[in-house]
Amino acid sequence: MSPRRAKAVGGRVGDDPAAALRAHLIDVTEGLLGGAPLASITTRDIARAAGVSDGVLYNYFEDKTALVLAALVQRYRRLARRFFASLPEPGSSTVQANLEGFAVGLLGLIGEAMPMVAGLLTDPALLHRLFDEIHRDELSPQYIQARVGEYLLAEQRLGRLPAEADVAPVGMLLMGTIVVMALSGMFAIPAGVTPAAQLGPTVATILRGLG
Amino acid sequence: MSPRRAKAVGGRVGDDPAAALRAHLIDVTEGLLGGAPLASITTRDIARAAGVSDGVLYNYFEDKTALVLAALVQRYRRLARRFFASLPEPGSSTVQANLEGFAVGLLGLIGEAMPMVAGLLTDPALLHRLFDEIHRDELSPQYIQARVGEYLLAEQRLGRLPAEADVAPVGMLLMGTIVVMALSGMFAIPAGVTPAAQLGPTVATILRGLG
Amino acid sequence: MSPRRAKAVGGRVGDDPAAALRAHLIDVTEGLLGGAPLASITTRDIARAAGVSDGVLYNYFEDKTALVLAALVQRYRRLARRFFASLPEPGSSTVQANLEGFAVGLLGLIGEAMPMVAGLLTDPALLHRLFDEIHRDELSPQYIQARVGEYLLAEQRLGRLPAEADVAPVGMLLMGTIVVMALSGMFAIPAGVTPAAQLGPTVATILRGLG
Amino acid sequence: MSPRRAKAVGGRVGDDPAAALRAHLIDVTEGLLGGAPLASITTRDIARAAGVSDGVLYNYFEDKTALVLAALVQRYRRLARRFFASLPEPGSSTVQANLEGFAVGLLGLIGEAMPMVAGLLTDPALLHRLFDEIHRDELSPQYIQARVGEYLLAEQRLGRLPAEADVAPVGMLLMGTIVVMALSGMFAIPAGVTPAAQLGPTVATILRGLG
DNA sequence: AATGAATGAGTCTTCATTCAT
DNA sequence: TATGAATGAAGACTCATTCAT
Repeated sequence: MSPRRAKAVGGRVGDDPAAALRAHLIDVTEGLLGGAPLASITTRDIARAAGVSDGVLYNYFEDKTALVLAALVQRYRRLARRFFASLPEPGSSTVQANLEGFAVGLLGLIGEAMPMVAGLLTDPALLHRLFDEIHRDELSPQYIQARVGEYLLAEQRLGRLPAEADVAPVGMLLMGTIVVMALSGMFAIPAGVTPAAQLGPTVATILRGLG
Repeated sequence: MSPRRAKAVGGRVGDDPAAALRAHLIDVTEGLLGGAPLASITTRDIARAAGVSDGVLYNYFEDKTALVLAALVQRYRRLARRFFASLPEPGSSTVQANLEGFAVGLLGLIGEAMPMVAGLLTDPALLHRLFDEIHRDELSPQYIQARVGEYLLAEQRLGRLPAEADVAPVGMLLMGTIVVMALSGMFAIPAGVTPAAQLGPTVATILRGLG
Repeated sequence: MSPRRAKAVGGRVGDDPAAALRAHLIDVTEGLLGGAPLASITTRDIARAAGVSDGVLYNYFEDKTALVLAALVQRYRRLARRFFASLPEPGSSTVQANLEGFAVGLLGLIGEAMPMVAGLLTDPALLHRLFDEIHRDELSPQYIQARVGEYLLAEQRLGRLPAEADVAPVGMLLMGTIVVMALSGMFAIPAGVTPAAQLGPTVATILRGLG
Repeated sequence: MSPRRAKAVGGRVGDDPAAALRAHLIDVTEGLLGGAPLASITTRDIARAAGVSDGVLYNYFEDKTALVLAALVQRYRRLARRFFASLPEPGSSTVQANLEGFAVGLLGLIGEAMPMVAGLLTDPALLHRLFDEIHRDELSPQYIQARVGEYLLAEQRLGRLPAEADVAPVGMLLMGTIVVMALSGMFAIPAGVTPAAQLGPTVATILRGLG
């Protein structure tokens, strides 16, 4: 009664096998995306890596683009969720340490999301669709920057930051610092100084800037 | 009878005609690179735009990659030179205004260099070669960051900045701010606030952070 | 428990359910054949339209070709039967009117059968099989042509046509006229004159030719 | 200075070699079109048959469709020209013989053009383009039918046909007869009588119909 | 017997690179 | 040395057919 199931998704009994293969394809694509630039990944590569025949892809996705998009979104969501799960609690530890923690988490997020997004610049249509998808939910980059602001306001309310401090630019300063570090990492720039080492003084400077 | 010279580079008598055609090809490629993503530019496009036959390219460059690389380097150098030419003089104006000027110049540089570099992430080998090339000379991003430091040290010497200020992180903070602005621009993110408008307060915060 | 019956043919209790599904598939295919060129109809289209799964087809037919063939034969038979049901009675009305009626009926038959057959020229093997099938019974085009002859002989016997008239070519003349009209219609040729309008004079000419 | 020439078109020195290969491709395609249904001819088949690599086609034609179209037009033109070259002179021989000659020529034209056109019904867009092309010039089917009328009027003027004869329907009658014969031939119908044998009586009937 | 997902050969098309002239 | 046509290896995608369930 039930049709054949793809060999590659033998396990996971009890689940919807169709959904399982769909998910498998996305997972595999996500994996490939981590290892090679999008443009160099062929539908065949994906099928091979998924242990599945060339055509299956089209049983689950409109297009190669649709599959890739799904994989990109999934990857971004995974990274963003990890980041949000590691955010500091206002009032805990010190503001400096928290911001550094913030920054470290962000570095993880950006450092991994950046290459993925950057490789997409080749394909503006896909890039646009990805952003539409990402901005739909609470994980967008804008939201991240906003969260830094929220955190600082909370600290302000707790009296750990001067009431008159202008909190607004910090999000961008922090984000910018991280992005630059991430880029440095990406381009394997033989930096004289490890990015992470610069983090402490930089955050300190920012904090001092707040008053 | 001397061998035929490509029609497209008739002029420039006295110069080495071979070098002239080589330069012409680079110029044309650089131009195309500004208008379309690298992946979508074919060798034929380049030849057409250069008013030259499909094959010449291979008389002057190992392959398409080598030509593109040359064009990218040239473009970067042009942008970087423009930036360095517009740097503020220590002691002139105010430090805040100078840093803002710095930032504006940097935004121009990054804003134009970024898409070019980003589109390259498709091709890690090429990217690597580009960086090798760029880092060889005095125009590298690292050097730019260093220049901010030099400028600030000069201002410190002139007494316009406190002697005990930690000048080191400013380069990265400034660079990061600019990069984030440039990225926002690239991704056409409908920012509530124009990047440029945020520049003043951000620089102010940084300066305050210096003490 | 008896094996499952395809959902799509739930009704028709008492009939052989297998035969019912077979017939259903043929009906559905016949319907699709009327709306789109054969080459653009996929087995999946057929299955979908029949409300049945992709694979059933192969339980009742050797392959796609066999199903399509069955559908084509059925369609032709339906058209031919309709045509034969509308034939004029010798002695009734006038010979001219009767031949025109003949022609109108034929135009209906050919006009609908032609596109179907023509689309088949893509697949000579199928075409051949179709003709084998059609010629097996009393509905073949030859037979149609013969019927015109029979009708005219009957009229001759009734004295409504001269005894010495050569009746033989009329079938072909009539058939040919109709076919040309049908083709003109198919190719949407912007004829100056409506085909139907030419029918009267043409038939008149033919009749005059009979003496 | 001149680029490589395709091996397949070695000869024809002095001609434009590019045009030669273009023509060669059309010729080859025309040939294939005669032997197999359009749908089953692949670009690779064409390339192989032309003794040329897979990609050349796209150096000379927008599309597979464009090449096929060119081949179809060429084939039709060739046939039509042959037909027009063999038309009878009014006043020569006898009217009956001339019409028979007309018919024989037409049979050649239709008999070869029909399969080609019919196979096109699969691809309405291509069919349309073909008709646009064909109707542009003096070789269209409409024109052919008109020529029969012209011929008969000329014979009327010469007094070899009664002045009161209604000449109009003859074009269609003749064309129709031929088309039916051609179709019979195409479908390899095991006719009891050879089509050609029926031609004489049929033409006689038509002529008698003229009075 | 029905299901419908998996299969994979085959299609058209692009484009960097070569090479006879 | 310039030319530009020829080359042919890929790539994305379709769809008739099979077959485990």
